[in-house]
Parts: sequence; structure tokens; C-alpha cells
Amino acid sequence: MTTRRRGAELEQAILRAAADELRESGYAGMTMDRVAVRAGTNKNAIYRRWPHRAALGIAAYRHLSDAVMPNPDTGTLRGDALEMLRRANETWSSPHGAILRGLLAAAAEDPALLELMRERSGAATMDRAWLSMLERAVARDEAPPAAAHPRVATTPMMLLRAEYAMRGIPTVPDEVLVEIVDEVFLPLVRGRA
Amino acid sequence: MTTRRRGAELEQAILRAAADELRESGYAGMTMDRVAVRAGTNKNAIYRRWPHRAALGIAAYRHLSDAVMPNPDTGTLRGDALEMLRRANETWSSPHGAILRGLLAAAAEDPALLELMRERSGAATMDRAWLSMLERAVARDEAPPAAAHPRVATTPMMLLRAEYAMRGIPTVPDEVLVEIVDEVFLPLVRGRA
DNA sequence: CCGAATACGGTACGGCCAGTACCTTATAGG
DNA sequence: CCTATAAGGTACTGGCCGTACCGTATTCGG
Repeated sequence: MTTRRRGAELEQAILRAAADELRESGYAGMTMDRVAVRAGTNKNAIYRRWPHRAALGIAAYRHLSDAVMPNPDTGTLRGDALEMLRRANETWSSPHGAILRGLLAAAAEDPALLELMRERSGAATMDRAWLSMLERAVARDEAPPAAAHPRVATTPMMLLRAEYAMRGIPTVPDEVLVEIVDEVFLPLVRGRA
Repeated sequence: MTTRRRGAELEQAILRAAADELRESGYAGMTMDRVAVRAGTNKNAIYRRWPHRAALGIAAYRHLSDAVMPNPDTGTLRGDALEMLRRANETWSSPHGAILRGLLAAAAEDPALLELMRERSGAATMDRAWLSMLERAVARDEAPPAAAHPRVATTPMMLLRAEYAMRGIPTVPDEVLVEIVDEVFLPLVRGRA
């Protein structure tokens, strides 16, 4: 060991270690002791920076992903919607998503943590993408103007999320995604004439 | 000490004690030791019957509620749907619902437990109620026949559940319920012509 | 260049709780 | 009455969060 790490350098090392633990063992298996050992430091250094395990978990989760969700543009509303759902399904069904779900479960009791989670999971960005997708469809005359409504925009993702919550979940089958689009989303858009 | 309790009698006592603990402290605060003491017995008697805390929690939760969800019949689809959502919202936002959410969070990792939860929380009954509601609307010519589809029937409750998951949650405001019905459910039904 | 602050490393706890082991004692059923 | 079965009692392991204490390296102000 050349020099003793301090400040930002040590902080990054801790976050990296915590993120690795998240990846390997999920949030439930992320132990403060193990994170400390893995980062080559001790729990003191951690607790000086984050008040609880949950706070560290959330901070480390951010380290895991800056997964962006670019706007797909397939030319049809149906194609765009399916693409969005499929990408989301991939993300959420990866180990990645399992971690996020573990964190969510742990944060469920604490509104402050939930708030943090929402900020960092990019849900707002996603909602905007859906809305602009709808607006493009309106511009193409593929949907009535009233279809570009926030509640409509958020519905498919909400259904997908609920689907995860209902099942034990590794992945939602593709048929379900198609059904959400064809049996709910498109009729809904059509019905808002 | 009159006689030593055995079998079903003791089992009931344990379940009652566990249910009381759930009511007072939620699932997170339900300790095996406390349940044992409260039931006037010891942990052995519990572990002979249920393999983990989670199993006991689920069994005890059932003891808490046999809340039935009768079919409302207000004469209009909109009225029925709103009534269903409002009742569900009441149930879920009560202390009762908090316990259920705690259990769900704990069971989130374990598919077997999730299955148990789903069985016992009456979700299937609820889905049937929504479907028969839609069928009545079709019979009244208030909705196109294609509207009586399982995916349509489950959509409003899924949206409500997702709403709970997103917010920290005490109660979902009534406006949201109205919005789910007016901006999503009814347009969706209409759009399935 | 030196002496504090300051932050890190090491280690050892306290406390809580799940689950287990083991033995004693009552009860039911043959 | 006698034995298998199940309850009571109690103690213990093991994991983990969070904290306390203390020695030690590094930085920074003077």
C-alpha cells in the first residue's frame, strides 16, 4: 500500500465495492462488512459518509447504471411502443433490475428513500419519452390529439411494473408486452377521439 | 395453568398472537420471540408448524382479514369502476394494507412466497369481479363486446397498485382514481369497438 | 518546517433477531 | 398403565447493523 486513500478517492472505492456487491449478491446480500473489506477499508469510513445501509445501496446503485433510454423511432406508434417496452423489459429483467427491485422493497417503508430512488431511476425521463412518442404519432395523424396525455403515456410502463410485482419475475414474456400494446395501449389511444 | 394446549388449539393461539403483532408493529416488527411470548409458548412450537418467519406472517395475515369485495352495481360502468377503485384504495391505505405491503416487500425475493400471497390476498376474486362488471356493461350495450377482456379487466387495479408503488403511500387521492377511470379505463373500453 | 486538525485503519463490542439443539414434562391413545 | 408424541424451557450459534475507542497517517495552517 503506497499511500493511504482519502476523500473522494476512498469514496469512489467504497462505491465501486458496494456496486460489485450489489451485482453479485443483490441488495439483500450486500453487507456492510463485506463492502468494507472489498473496498480495502473498514465500516467507519462508510458510516462517516452514509447514514445507513439503504443510503449506501441507493448511492451505489446509481454507480451501476447510467443506462440511457433513447427515443426509438420506428415510424409507427405500435412499433415505438413495443420497442420501449422491450427495452425496459430487458433492463428490468437483468440482474440489474433484480437489484433495483430489492432496493425498492427495502425502501418501501421509508418515503424519503423512495423519493431518492425515483429521482435516480430515471422514471421521469422515461415518461417524457413516451409522451413525445405520442406527440409524434399525433403529428403523423396516427392518433387523436387527446391521446397525448400524461396518464396515457405512463400507462404501459405502469402495467409492466405491475406485471413484475405480480409474478416472481425473471422476465415478462414477450406475448405480454404485445398484449399490453395491442389490447390496452392502442385501443386506449384510439378511444380518446 | 389448567391444561397444556396442543394441536389446533395451540396453533390458533399462535396465529392470533402473530396477527396481533402484525397489527401493532407491522411485518417488519413481528418477532418470533415476541410472537412466542405473546402466545404463551416458545419458538419451538412455531417452527414445528411454519418453516420461516415469512410463512408465519402470511398465515397470520390471512387471520386478519376475510374482507370480501362484493360486486358493486351502480347501473353504469363508470360508477361501478369508481366504486371498485375506491374500496380497494380504502383497504390498501388502511393499516391493514401497510401490513400487506410489508409482507409483499419481504416476499418479493421469493417466488414461492409471492404465490402464497397472491392466493390469499384475493386478487383472483377481484379480477373476476371486474370482468363480470364489464360483462354487465356489454349486456347493457354500454360497452362493445370486445371490452370484456381479461387484460382490460385487470388494468385499473394494476394502475392503482403501480400508483402505490410509486408514491410513498398513505392513500391515493380520489382525483387519481377518477383519472384512472376517465382518462384510461373508459377510453380503453370505448376504443375496443 | 512543524504542530495541530482531520480522516483513515483496526478492532472490538452491544444489541437484535432468526433459526437450532437438547432436554424435561405433560398428554393422548392404545 | 405405558409409550409415542408434542409442548415447555432454555441456552446457544451465527449473522449483521451500527457504535465506540484508539492508534496512525496525511494534510494544512501558521
